[in-house]
Amino acid sequence: MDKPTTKDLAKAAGVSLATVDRVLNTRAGVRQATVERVQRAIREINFVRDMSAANLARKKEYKVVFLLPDHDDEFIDLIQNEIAKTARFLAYERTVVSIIRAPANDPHRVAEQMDNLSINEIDGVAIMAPETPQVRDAILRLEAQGLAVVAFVSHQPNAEGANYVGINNEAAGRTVGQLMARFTGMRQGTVLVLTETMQSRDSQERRLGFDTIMEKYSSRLKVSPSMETYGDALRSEKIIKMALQSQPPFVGIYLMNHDVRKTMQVIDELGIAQQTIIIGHELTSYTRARLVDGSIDAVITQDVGHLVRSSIRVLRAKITHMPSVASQERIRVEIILRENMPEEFHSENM
Amino acid sequence: MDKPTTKDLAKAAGVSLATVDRVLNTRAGVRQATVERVQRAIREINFVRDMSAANLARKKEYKVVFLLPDHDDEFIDLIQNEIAKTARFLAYERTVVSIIRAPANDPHRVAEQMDNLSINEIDGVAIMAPETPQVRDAILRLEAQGLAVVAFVSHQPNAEGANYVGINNEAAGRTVGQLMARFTGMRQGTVLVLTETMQSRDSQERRLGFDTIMEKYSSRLKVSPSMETYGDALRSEKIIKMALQSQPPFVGIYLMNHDVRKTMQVIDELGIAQQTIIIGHELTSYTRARLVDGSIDAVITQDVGHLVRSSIRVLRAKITHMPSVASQERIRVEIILRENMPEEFHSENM
DNA sequence: CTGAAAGCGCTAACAA
DNA sequence: TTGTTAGCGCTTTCAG
Repeated sequence: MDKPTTKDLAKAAGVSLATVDRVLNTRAGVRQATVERVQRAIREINFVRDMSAANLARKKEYKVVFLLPDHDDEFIDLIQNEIAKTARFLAYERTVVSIIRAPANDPHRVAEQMDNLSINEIDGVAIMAPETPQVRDAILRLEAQGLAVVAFVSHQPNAEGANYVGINNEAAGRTVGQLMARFTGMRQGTVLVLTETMQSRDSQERRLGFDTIMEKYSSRLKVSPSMETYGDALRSEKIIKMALQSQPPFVGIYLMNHDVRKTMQVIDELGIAQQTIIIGHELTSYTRARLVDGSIDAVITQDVGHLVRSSIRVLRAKITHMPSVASQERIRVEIILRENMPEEFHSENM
Repeated sequence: MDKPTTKDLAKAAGVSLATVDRVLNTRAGVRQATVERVQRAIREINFVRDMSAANLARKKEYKVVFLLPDHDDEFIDLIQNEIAKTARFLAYERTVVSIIRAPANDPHRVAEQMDNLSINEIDGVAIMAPETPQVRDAILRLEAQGLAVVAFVSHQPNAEGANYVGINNEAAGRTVGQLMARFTGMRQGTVLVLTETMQSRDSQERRLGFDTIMEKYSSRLKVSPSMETYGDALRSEKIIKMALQSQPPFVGIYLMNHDVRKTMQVIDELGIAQQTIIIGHELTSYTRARLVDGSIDAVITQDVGHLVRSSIRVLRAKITHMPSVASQERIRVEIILRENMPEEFHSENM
């Protein structure tokens, strides 16, 4: 017997194709009794909808946009690349994606950009922006208009509708803590924690997780307060130099934000990479090189390709009210050492 | 302007839909000149085929099968679960998957099972079996019949057509080596390497990678030859006890194969888990529990869900002669500590 | 070697 | 509230 189609379903339920369609798409204008009749028939004949046929008939393109910070760093570049790479294959799935940028540290501008979206014909948005009341409200507005929203990389815990696609930052911090403890061997000393800003929730969560683990090793390792560099090289330098002079000297550095370049330059100049365990976030071509030359010991990362594809899948599922495979959409906290570093890909096909 | 369709293409090339179709599917019976005319038109109007429409019209289900070893261990269970989980969502994509089992260590039986496939109507096969001449030949026979084949978890380097979907075992070994060196701190001693059998190419590759790294630490760590347990608890016990008596005592154990249960029992009985760094492979509910209680220090794993979905995508791409995203199909060597262990999923939807 | 026409499973006017 | 009908982009007989 062949897989049942809408026709079979219509016959089984004793209604027309149009009614079947209405029920399948939970459209209004069908008597409750009829709805139930169709639903029973669905179960009875074990009907599963052919979504590709549906999409074909709809002749609809799903339009999703990524709203990214407008400053450029390695990580954002990576994301953009990955979106571009994915976009090509999305043609097969009736999905077009675009990118817009907004100054991440100006919540009003971000919200403004988000509000602009509504007037265009967009079906879903992936938003990467620090959690703020403005952004949260803008998300709510988008959702009110029926747009699908996911929180991309940056959690938006107060906008419940927006699924978070990104790593568990506390777990990431714990992982760094454990590696730091292990990699420093039996050495005594302090561990320096550097970040661009502690304003962001992500940083706070990472710090929390990190401390949870470091506490267990407190007899051996002392942890510095989080030092904020504000993305400024001079400031980083000052902080590190100061830390170098303190007693006991530090044995490890946790680079908590993903823009490690400037800090690493300072570390280079001081020539302390070799005797210090340095752990950072995100696998970029820069951190790759640092893993290879040994100046960074480990990197905690999330698979950017996965991040992008997952966001799109979740958005599409939300838009079409379809279920998605939760386990497939969970982003892992990945540990990258020089030894398990995946090769960088340049060609996209096989 | 709308995305061009076959109709537009037919018009642009000055041929009929049928001819366009023949060219698109590289079917015989079209004059070379006509073929070229169509292909030029494809470029000119920038035509991209809508595969879902094609599939719909074909009314074809892609049938793929996983050929798995017929012994049961945690890892195989995991794979089966993941296949079952994935299967449900594959209905949307006109793909049905099934599983057949064969005694992995009997190449003739495996080959026999593979030959049986041909007579059924199967489009693609994912094969998990040690590399042997029999299996290699059977793969070649399948391919000769036009079946798509991927080597699943076990590399088949001599059957070139069969894409390998699995981790780079040498990199996995190197990663274990690095972790072993780091986690043992500054301690001196020997590291025991235990495996079910060194017959398998995978074990050999892991060992190779492991040694590459351990060599750098040879002043501190000595590595035992690979001890083969043949999956036998008594044998494991004997080996470990013997190793315990030797001088210097061992500081670490590398469990190279994925069936760690029996060995861990012996280790438990001897009560040596705490002072020993133990690293194994694959994240199963068993190794999870061991990570949590601290008796295993790290696990190297490949994402089984990824493994399964990737195999299916690659098979489908091969069957339909479509490109696939290489970077998406690369399986990572994942390091799992207690801190970055993903939660186990029981519900499949969201 | 090429074309015309019917149909894949579903949706969306338009009628009733 | 329900049904009829003409497609969506592509494939596939069956004629020519």
